[in-house]
Parts: sequence; structure tokens; C-alpha cells
Amino acid sequence: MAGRPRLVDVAARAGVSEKTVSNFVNGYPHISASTREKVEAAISELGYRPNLSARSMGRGRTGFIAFAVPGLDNPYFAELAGRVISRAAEERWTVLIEETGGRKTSEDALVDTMPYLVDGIILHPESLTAVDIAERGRDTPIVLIGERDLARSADHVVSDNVAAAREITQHLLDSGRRSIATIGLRPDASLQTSQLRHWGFSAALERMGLVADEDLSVAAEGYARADGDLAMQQILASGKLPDAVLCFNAVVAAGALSRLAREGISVPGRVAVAAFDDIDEAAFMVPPLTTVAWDVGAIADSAVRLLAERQEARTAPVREVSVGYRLEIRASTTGL
Amino acid sequence: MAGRPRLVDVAARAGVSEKTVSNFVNGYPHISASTREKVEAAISELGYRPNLSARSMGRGRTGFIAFAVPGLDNPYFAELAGRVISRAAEERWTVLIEETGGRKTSEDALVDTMPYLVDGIILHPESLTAVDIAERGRDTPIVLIGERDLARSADHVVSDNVAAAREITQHLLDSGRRSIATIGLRPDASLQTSQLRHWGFSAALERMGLVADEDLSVAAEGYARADGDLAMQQILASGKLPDAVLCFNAVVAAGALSRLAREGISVPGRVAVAAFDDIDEAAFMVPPLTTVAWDVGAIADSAVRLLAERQEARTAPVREVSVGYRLEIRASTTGL
DNA sequence: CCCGCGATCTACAGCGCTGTAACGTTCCGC
DNA sequence: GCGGAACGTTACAGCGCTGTAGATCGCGGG
Repeated sequence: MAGRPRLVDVAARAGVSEKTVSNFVNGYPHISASTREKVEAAISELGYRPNLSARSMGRGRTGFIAFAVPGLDNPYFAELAGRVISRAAEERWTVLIEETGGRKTSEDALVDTMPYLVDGIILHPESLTAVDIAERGRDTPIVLIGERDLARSADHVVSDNVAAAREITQHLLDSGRRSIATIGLRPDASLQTSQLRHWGFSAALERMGLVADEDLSVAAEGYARADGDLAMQQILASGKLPDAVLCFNAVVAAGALSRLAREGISVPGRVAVAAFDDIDEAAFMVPPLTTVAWDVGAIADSAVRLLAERQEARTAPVREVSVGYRLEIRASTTGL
Repeated sequence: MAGRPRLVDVAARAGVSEKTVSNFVNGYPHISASTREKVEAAISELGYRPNLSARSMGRGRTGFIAFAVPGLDNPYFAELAGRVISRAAEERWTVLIEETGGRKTSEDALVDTMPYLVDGIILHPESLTAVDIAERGRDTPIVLIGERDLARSADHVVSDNVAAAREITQHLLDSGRRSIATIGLRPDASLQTSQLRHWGFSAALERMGLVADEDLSVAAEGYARADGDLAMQQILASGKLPDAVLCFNAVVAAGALSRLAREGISVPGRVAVAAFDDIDEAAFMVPPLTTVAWDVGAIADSAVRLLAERQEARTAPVREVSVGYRLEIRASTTGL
């Protein structure tokens, strides 16, 4: 018995069949007290631990799910990942975190590698590309997190970016701001999150009879703080200083705030700043940042639940769960 | 042939043996061009993908490694995780990210579950407890990230927290600060990172003939921004306002800076602030934060390399790799 | 023309576990 | 006291792949 003990070793030592040990390990209830004791003893004496690969094989399930997000460096996704992990643990799932980074190759690799490795995938797509791919890999259950429009044939957890954008823009308008810049619109693909947020933004303006100033819609290269910094710099350089800035994500907002501080421009005195995604950091920025706070607990919860239920009923009709948000009003848009 | 195609299906279609297909899939070089073609065709026609569980079983290796850190919500660990993931990919490893949260149960579960699931573990321990456990689970190769003293019988990537602390404290002293508070010392366990950093801090003071003021060493409950905020509040409430604050991690520093800003206390005019861990956020804080910047690239690189090499030589002597750091001096300690 | 060798490919026995089917027993309800 | 359900346990055939050992073939040297 070189190497680690196996089921058969435990069985021999306890004087029962392999399957009985297996039953014990898996919590099968109908085992007599005496057998239970013997098996328990044998396991601890031998230090037996089940081989998960073998278990996966026999069972046809792996006990893993994948959680695929653009990038962990964005705290929003890191926080969401944490929630998904703990929620999935309740379903006895181990979570594999995958970073797609929006790169096409990664997204391909994901769908190539994941089946046979995971029981399901929770995908937070960055663009439609990912969604298409995801829908192609129909073998493995997939839950999409994102906009209602994104979903075609997969379960999904939807959020209403347009409505949220409209509401936070309205908040800025309510506080008297009239010239509002935006940072983070990505023009390259349609139907993206930033696109939707921009629509909501425009809609709010239009309702007030205003029109979004093209020049004040600054794109950001990526989702890093440096991108927000640079974008803010561009706005300042343009000459027409807005009285508010709406950032399409909070990380970029951190960069923008940083730039404003270094330029000595008072927030919110001279410029108000608001953003999407209420990451932990937001409340501690200087000044604290007003955000759209998605209900991340509900997102993680719903996603895992949908996956678990799909596991039971593979052919059930596609389902959709909405999650809410609230405005987290802080000093970046209200203080004097 | 219901379900997904298997090796045997591909073999049948290509008119070769199972093993030949297996060889092809695994890059075995001695395969004739004609065979290669047939197999290739069969694979793509059938859309064959290997079953990783089965492969793990046959091979005795899983293709996974675990990267265990206290928590992903700390951007330092999130960033490090990203590096480890991409570096591990080069070794054809998939990384399982585990959050220990410092909870004993998680740490136990880790060592219980991981063997048979991963080929190795990279552990960034929070306390000695984790290290002890890790060393107990000698079946699976483990690489520790942390202090030299922590390591006993496992490969490790070491950083010199004491030296780093001494150096950044010296920087504060050099800029004329004399009353320095610290935030983040955790008194509960010995040999912890925060403990070591505090030693270095004290050492630097002593070299100048100064003594650390006990009252100005404020503990933090956890590693959240709110903890830093609260700690800073306590310092302010104590009545004796220091002229510098050294935070034992950058997240806590964010909270401290936030509090100072809200109280209208100028940084660095009235109080300088410095911290450990040069997370992306640090450069964009208001004001930008001076930090000890570990060479995270080297950390990830070394850890994965040690694990890979240990894989080849299980009985080789334990090895140790040092990684450096540099001071990232920013406005929080220098501006007017 | 035979031998040895490398290149190419195959047969087959596992890897460690679980599902299924089925066995003997005991426990009920009437 | 009997038929049937529930219980406790077992035997065994896979799950899909890989390692090992070995078969086959062509080729150059002797």
C-alpha cells in the first residue's frame, strides 16, 4: 500500500465492502452504527481522502463551476467573485475563476476547456462575442450575467443599465448640474454595458430638453484608474469644464477624482462626480463617491441558484432573474 | 454515440487505435503525416475534447494548482492572483483560487480537500497556523510566500518585511517626521506580517534614538478600508496628533486617508501617510500614496517556478528565493 | 540475406471511484 | 403469521484516459 490509501484499503481495514465506505463518505444515511464506527475509524487511522478526479469520473459531475469575468483587477469583479464562491460552496461547488480579459482567445479557450471540467459556467460577458461563444457551447449549462437584451437561449441574471443610468443622471440634474461629461464609453462594440449606460444618460438629458455634448463623451482605453485619469485630463484640456462627470465604472472614477484633486479642482464644489458599481473603495474615495450600487449579493445568489436548478432540469425553459440597484448618494455629488 | 465524443469514437472514425489518438492529442512526436491528418480530421469533425477528469486519473496529475490567499477583496491579493494565473498558464496549469480568510476552518478544509485535486499549492499564509497545517500536508508540494522565518520544510518565496519597514520609516524620519503612528498591527499571533513590519518600524526609530509611542500603535480589526478609517479616527480622538502615519497595508491606508480628508487635515502638510503594498489604487489616492512596492511579478514567477521544479524533483532540498521591493515615493509623504 | 534498431502503432490493464442491481434481513400492518 | 416495504450491504461493471509492453515494418550495415 504505497502512496495514499484508497477506498479499497479502508474497506479492507474496516472489514466491509468498498461501496459501503463510499456510501459513508458520501453521507448515505442507511448505515448501521457499528459499521459507521468501523469505517470512521479506518478512515482516520489511514488518513484516507477521496480522490476527486476519480469521483468526478464515476459520477459524471466534476463539482466545479467556472466563474468567468473580464478581470479580477477590477474590484467589482473581485467582490462579486467572493460572493459567488461562498454561495457556490453551499451547493458543494468549487469555483474556478477565469479571467477573459475581453480577449477573444481567452473566450475561445474558455468554452473549449471548460466542458468536461466544470458542471456549469457563470459568465459575465464583456461583449456580445463572449455571449455568442457561450451560446455555442450548449453542452455545459451557462448562466449569463448582464443585460436583458444579451440573453438569447441561456439562463440569465439581468440588470437594467439603462434605467440605472437614467436615474443617476437625473440625480445630477436634480442637483442643478447641466453640463455633464461621461467617461468610459467604448465605441467598438454595440450593446455593451457602457453603451447602454450612455443611452440611459442621454435619455435623462433629453427628458430635460438637453442634449449630450459629443465632445464631453470621453472614451477610456481600458478599465484602469490610469484610463480615468487620462480621460479627465482630456476633458480639462478641452477647455469646456463640465459641472459634472458620470463615469461608467468606479475604477475609472477613481482615476478621474485623482486627476481633479491634483489639478486643484473642487469636487463637488466645481464638478460633481458619479459612477457605476459600488465597490468598497467608493465610500472611501476623496470625496466619497456617489454610485449606482447593484445588489451584488442577489446577483451571485441568483446566478448560482439558476445553475443549480438547471443542473436538475436540463430541458426546462430558459429563465431570467432581475436584480435591483440603488443610488448610493455620497459627497462627490452633494456636499457644498 | 449519445453525449460527447470520446477517444474511442475518434479512433474508430480515423481508423486508428485509441492510443494513437491519445498520442496525437498529447503532442507525441512520432506520428506519420497521414495518420496525423486522419486523426486531426476526425477530431474536428466530431468536435472532440478530452475529458480532463479521466486524463487526471490516468496520468496521476490533475493539471491544477491552488493559490490560497487570505482574501481577494484585498486588491493586493487580487493583483497577485492575476500574475500567478498567467504565469501558471505557461506551465499548463489551471489555478484554483482559494480564500482562506484567515479562518481556521477554511485552512483545514484547504489541506483536506486540495490533495488529489491539485498538483501543488501556493500559500500566502496569514498566520503561523496556516503554515503549520501546510507543512502537515506534505503529500502535495507546497510553496509558501512570506517571511523567511515562516518557512521550515517547504519551498518558499521570501520577502524581508523588517528591512522594508525600516526603510520606509527612515524615509519618514528623513523628511523630518518625528511622531509616527502605525495602523494595522495585529497583536493576536506572533510572527505575523504586521508584527514584522512593526519591528522594522521600531528598529528604525531606535536607530535615531527615538521610541515608538505605544498609544500611537493602533490595531485594525481587519484589512478593510473601514478599519483604517476607524483607526485613524481613534488616533485623532486620542488628542496627540502625530506628524506621520505608517499603515501596514494599503487598503487600510485608503481608509485612513479618507478620514483625514473628511476631518480637513492636510496630507502631507500636517500628517504624512505611507503604507505597504503598492496596489494599483495607491497611485490614485488623494493624495497619491507612498508605499513599499513588492516585486509582485517576481513573487508570482518564483512561486510557480518553485512548484514546477518541485514537481520534477520531489526529494530535492528545500529552496528559498528572495524577492525585492522598492520605495514608491509619492505625494502623501513629500508634497508641501 | 540476416540482424539490430528506430519509427510507428496497437492491445490492454489499470487509475479510484460510483451507479445499478440484487441479495439477505428485519420491520410492519393486518 | 404472512406479504411487502424498508434497510444494510455487496458485487461488479464501467467512467475516459494513459502508461507499459510489445508487435510490425523499413532500412542500412555486415
